[in-house]
Parts: sequence; C-alpha cells; structure tokens
Amino acid sequence: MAFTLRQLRYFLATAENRTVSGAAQALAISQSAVTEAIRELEADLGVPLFERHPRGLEITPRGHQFLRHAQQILSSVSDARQAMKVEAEHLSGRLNIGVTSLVAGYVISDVLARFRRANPAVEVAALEDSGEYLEHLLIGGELDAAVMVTSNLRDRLALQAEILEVSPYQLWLPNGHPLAAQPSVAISDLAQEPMIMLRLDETEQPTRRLLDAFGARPRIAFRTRSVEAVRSLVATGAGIALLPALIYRRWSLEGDPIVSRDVSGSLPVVQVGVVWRKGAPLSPAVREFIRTAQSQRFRR
Amino acid sequence: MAFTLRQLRYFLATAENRTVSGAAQALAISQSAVTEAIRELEADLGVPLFERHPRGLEITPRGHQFLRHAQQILSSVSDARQAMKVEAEHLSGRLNIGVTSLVAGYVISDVLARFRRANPAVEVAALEDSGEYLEHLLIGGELDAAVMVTSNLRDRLALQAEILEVSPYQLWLPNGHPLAAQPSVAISDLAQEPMIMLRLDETEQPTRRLLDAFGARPRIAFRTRSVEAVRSLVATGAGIALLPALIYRRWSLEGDPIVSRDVSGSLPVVQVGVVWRKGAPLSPAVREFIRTAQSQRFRR
DNA sequence: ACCTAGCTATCGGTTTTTCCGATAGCGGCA
DNA sequence: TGCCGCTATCGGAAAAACCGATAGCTAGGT
Repeated sequence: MAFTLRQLRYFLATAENRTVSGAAQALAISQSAVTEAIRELEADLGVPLFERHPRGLEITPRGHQFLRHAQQILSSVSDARQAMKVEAEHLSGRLNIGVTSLVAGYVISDVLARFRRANPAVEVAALEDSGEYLEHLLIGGELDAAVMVTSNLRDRLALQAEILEVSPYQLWLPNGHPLAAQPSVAISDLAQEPMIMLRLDETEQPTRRLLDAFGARPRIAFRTRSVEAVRSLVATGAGIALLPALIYRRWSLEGDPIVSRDVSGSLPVVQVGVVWRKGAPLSPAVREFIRTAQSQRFRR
Repeated sequence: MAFTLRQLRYFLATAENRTVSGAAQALAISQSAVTEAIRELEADLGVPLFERHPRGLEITPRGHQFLRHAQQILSSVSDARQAMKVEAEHLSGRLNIGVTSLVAGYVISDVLARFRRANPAVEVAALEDSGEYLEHLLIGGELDAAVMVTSNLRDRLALQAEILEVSPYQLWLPNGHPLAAQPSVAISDLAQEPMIMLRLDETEQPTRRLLDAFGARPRIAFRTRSVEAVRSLVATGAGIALLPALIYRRWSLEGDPIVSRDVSGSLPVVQVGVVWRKGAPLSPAVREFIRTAQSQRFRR
C-alpha cells in the first residue's frame, strides 16, 4: 500500500534487461529478491507490469507507461540528492531558449523544469516556434540557444550545434501488416501504402523528398500535428508512417501494438541538438542547460 | 546510502508540523520512528535539515531547499499511482496556454510538465509574454487560457478567471532591520527606505501606486527581473521590498535570512488565476489543465 | 520425441529494517 | 524549583528484504 523507491529501481532494471535474472545480476542481488519486489509493485498498483515468458519478461503497455513515471521519479530523486551534495555555485542571469514543437512536448518540458529547479537564480524564458524562425532569432542574438532538429539547419555557417541524439528513420506498421514479415523493408515497397504524415518540425518535407527520390509515390491518408494521433492511426491500421526512431513507441495510447521496421538502404538520420550562434561565447547558463539536456537521456 | 520515500514523507510531515511529535501524530506512528527516520535522512544526505529546539524543530535553509525537492518527488509519485489507477479516458486536441513570466518560472513549468505527462495526446503549446499581450490573444481566440495575475485585468468584461491563489502584499526586510521590531509596519514608515523593485508581471506599477497613495516616496535602490536577485539584495541589506506573500521565502539562495512583515491597513492583494475568454466553451483539455494547476498548491 | 539451457516462481530460514514503548535529557515558564 | 512539552536514545518485537535451493516452464537443439 505504497510502493518504494527500491521497487522502482528494480522495476527499471528489469525493464531494461527484459529479464529478472539479468536485472538481479546488474543490481548485484539475488533473483528471488527482484521477483518478489516486482510482484509487490504489481500488487500495489493493481496492474500487471510484465508478461511472463519462459525466456524473460515482456513489458506491458501499462507497464511501459508506468516505466516513464518511474524514470521521472528516479531522476528527480537523483536531482534532489545532487542538490544537497554540491555546495552550489549559483548561476544567475537570463537564459532565452527556443524549442521546436516536436521537441517541446517530448522531453524538453522536463528538462526545463529540472533546470529551473536546479538554477533558480537564472530567469529562463522558453519560446516555442518553427525551426526557421528560431534560427532567425539565434542569428539575431535574441535567443541564447535553441533545441531543435539540426539535421536540416538552413544556416550552417552562422550556427553551431551540440548533438543530443541521433535517430534513424524507421517504418511504423500496424500489428500483422504484411511488410512486417521481413526484418527490413525497401522504400520501393511503400509505393502503394497509405501514409500517415506528422506535420511537426519539418519532418514532413524530408520524408516526402525521401519517398520521391526512391520513386515511391504513396498515398497520404492523414496529416496531423499530434504524435499520439499518428500512433493511434497506425495502430488501428489507417496507414503506415515513416518517422525517426526517437519517437517510436511500441503501443498507441489505447494499448494497440505498433511494429517498427528498419528501412533498407542508407537513409538520412534525424539529429536533435542544442544550437547557438557560432562565435558567440557560451554563457555559463547555456553550458549548464546543455549539460542538463544531455543528462536527460531521451526516453521511449 | 539511498533515502526512501518513507523518509521523505516523514520529513515533509515534520516540516509542516514544525515538530516531530506532531508529525508522528499526523502520521499515526510513534515519535521515535519519526526521529529515527529524519536522523537517517540527514545522515544519508550529509546535511542537517532541522535545528533542534526544546519546543520543536526549525528547518534550515538547506532543509527548506530539500523540502521543495521532496514535495516534487512525492507529487510525482502520486501522479504515477494515479496514472495506473484510472482507466484513462484520453483527452486529445490542442491546448494553447499563455503564461506571464512571474508565473512561468515559479510553478507553472512543473504544472505543464505534469499535464503533458498525464495527457500525452494533447498538444500543448505554451507562450510566455506580458499580461497585456496575453489578454489580447485570449480575446482574439488565439489562446485557450492564460495563467497570470488577475487582480489587474484590463478587460474584465470579455474575460473570465478562475482564481488559483490569493496573496497579500507584504514587506521583506533584512535580518535585524529596525522595522522588523514591530509585527506590522505602516506604509508611511517606508518613506525613507531604499526599495528593491521587481520588474515582473506589472508588480511594479501597483507597488508604486500604493506607495504614492500613502504619500510614501521611497528611494528606488535596484530594479531587477529576478526574484532571487531581490531576495539576495534584501537579505544583504541593500534595501527592502514590497511583494506578494506568494513569492516570499525565508532565505536568499546564499542562505541569508529574510524577514517578512505584514503591512498595516487594507492593501490590495494579488490574485493569480487561469483566465479565458468569457462565453467561450471551456474545452475538456482546458478544464483538465485548471484541475492540474489547482492540485499543485503553490509552494514556498 | 526427448533433452537441455535458461528463465521465473515459490518456499524456508536468516539478516536487516522499522517500529514501539519506555526512559532520559533539555530548556522554557509558572 | 518543579512541571511541561518537546526530542534523543535504547532494548526488544514485528515486519520487510534478502538469500539459496528447488520446482516448473518452454524454446531450441538433437
């Protein structure tokens, strides 16, 4: 009747290892202790977190949902401990950050909240806009830095980037889709498939160009600005999607499965990073922001 | 070597009660158990969280800092549990939220992060700007809602507000300041005092008007947009400040004490709330956002 | 069809943590 | 000075956590 941090840590290790015994080994603890902890956690939440298979455990959709909460909690715990450890040299000043919408909802709202907690004397202003406009503001000196997709920067001469994450394009399919039979799919096979397009951060144009270049002319079934809507549409069989692995999840919000497949051939990748104006001296606050963003590994 | 949620809960209860035995009673647990848990927590963090006095405990500046982390962690824990409890009816759609800068850094970044976690299918866009401009956008229908100081709304006819927090003005003084001798201070006594002004959310104009109205003509020593800068300046004796109790804290970031005193006479209060256009039907997403904001009590 | 390897679940017993009640100590206050 | 309200500490009891051993399961190889 109240789970513990210990249970969360064991749960996390188990989810990462996809096996209890592996987690036990990583934790330097006996397997039975881990099994027990997970059983308690499930009983406490009233939700099965894993499906048991003879070769290991497979996380359930609800389990995966809880996993993200667990990660968030544990990272808050580690922040709290860190805050007590260091004899704070207090950063101050202003920090003007731009974010594109893809990145804004995804992971950066957590990073910003954490940064503000850790650096209360820094006045943070966050602005959400298109990558194009953010570049403009960066060059004009109105933003200190921006978090955005860097693989299609317009002005590479004036801007400098620190990559946070590199992510290849991959194909999303509904469960049981014929293309899922092969481990890897050729772009030309997509010719007749209805596509779901995500209208965020200019992921749409590169995708179209990609398809065009390979002569595939798929039908656009839907266009939406919501990642979750894409997931739901793919999961229910309304179409397939070609998107960065970064935002892939195994289930839609409703719990319907989504399958991902690599696309054969060398495709461009998406890079997400922190961008600032070349030559501009990085303020300590920006540097610290980059550190915070890096420490927050992107999560599925 | 790794604190537990139990310890955080006991710590929180103790900080609220300012006494171990009171906390023990509230927790329906023995006093020695609480004492023990706090001792362990302090040993684990390597930081004294309370000063022991014969009539109870007084939290230290570091303890107070840790308290905010503890609150954040426990509220994440409760969110996680909640997420597993409800058989999610998934809200979707867009939510365009405006915030003023005072409110942005203070508590709303946490609320937004929590809202996004709890409602992943809602595309949230947050915009930070002046109250005046936010009103304009609200009336134009470009924002669904805004979190801002509502006590000086310009257009009360077209806008409607749900108050989140009401907060009276109070006086901030350095430790040992002569005015701190009295429990309550008259505005006229401020005539000769150097003032620190906060240039956020139009807190400055009302303050000036207030002082003018009472014939007090204090000297403006500093103007800054950083709440923490005001705290540091007041704590080090650079001046005094007249600000909403909402943002009062007992110490500056450096750990120097700040004293607060009520101002005698009936002063205007500051109201912080969620504002939307009158007559506009509140979308479920907005309603849920208000609920999230309300549940997050403002923290000192 | 039958092993075997690799995994999880469960159980008894041990160690560690948590809790309680009792008691001692400490400083305000009548 | 003695009482009152609080915290710290201690011994012992109760509960939780852990371990090692064992049983059970199934995919994959033979």
